[in-house]
Amino acid sequence: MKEIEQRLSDNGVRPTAMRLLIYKYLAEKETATSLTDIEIVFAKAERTTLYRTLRTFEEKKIVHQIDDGTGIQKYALCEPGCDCSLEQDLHLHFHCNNCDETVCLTEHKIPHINLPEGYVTEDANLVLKGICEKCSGH
Amino acid sequence: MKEIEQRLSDNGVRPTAMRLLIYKYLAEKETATSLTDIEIVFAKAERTTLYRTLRTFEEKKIVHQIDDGTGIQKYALCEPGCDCSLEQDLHLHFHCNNCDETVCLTEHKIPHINLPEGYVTEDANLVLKGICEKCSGH
DNA sequence: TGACCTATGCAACGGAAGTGCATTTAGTGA
DNA sequence: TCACTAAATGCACTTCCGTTGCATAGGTCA
Repeated sequence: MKEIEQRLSDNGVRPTAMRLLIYKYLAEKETATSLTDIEIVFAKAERTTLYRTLRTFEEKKIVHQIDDGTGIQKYALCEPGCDCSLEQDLHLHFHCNNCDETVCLTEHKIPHINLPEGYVTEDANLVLKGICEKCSGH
Repeated sequence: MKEIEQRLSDNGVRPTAMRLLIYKYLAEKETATSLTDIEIVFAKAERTTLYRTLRTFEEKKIVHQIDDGTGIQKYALCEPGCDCSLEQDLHLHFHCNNCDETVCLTEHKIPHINLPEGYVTEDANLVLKGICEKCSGH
């Protein structure tokens, strides 16, 4: 818990009890997390608090937001030292059509694409959809 | 208008007046279209009708749905002969952060990615975000 | 013409994101 | 230690968009 406290402080986020718990939950989870997921786990807490916690984490680069095409915003912890706003740190995400979970594939960066003149790329999102390793049985 | 009628019939969609108008609108528009966009243009028509028309078009492969990360579903006409459910026909989309429009870059297919064993890819979505050619002034 | 199926219109629901404001909590300095 | 201040939390709403159920209109074919 001490390390988490440190991590939050380092990123300019006051380490409150709630925030530590949410961080811990995200750290233990292997898949991307929606607000609703967290809401269910921390049923006692206020929706808004959880919502704002995630937003704060995102602003302070502790988590990155994931758009996996389900229409529901998901979040996952950033790797230490990763700056998800930089093109070279953009990795792809995999959404399983079977278990409905989304995972970060941080090893797989989004390939650079050459666009016609005039287009300036600032950000990119690549989501692959299919069956994940757990569901395919490998 | 005759060609549109033919196009709809060929795809198993009854060419009603409403549908012809919507198709025409989509054909003349260069950017991806949301339900709300259409709703504004066809103010006299019912939201639900427009909604269901788009869904029908999508089912019958007349349009493809686009998830550009704005959280709002967009649609664009499929190229004739294109089957957007096939991996080789998947193209990328570009969303302009300035004018907020999304365009299909049908020339640019999504590169194939080799995933770890166990992952089975069925679908993919790649969205680049930045400034489009119109907004960048080139 | 009459039966039938499909398209359209109307009304309402539900999930998720987001906001305004009051209240509590936790740091800061005298 | 106490008071002050700012940030975090809790509560009540709102809005936006997608979606569905059911009644009605309209087109098609026997």
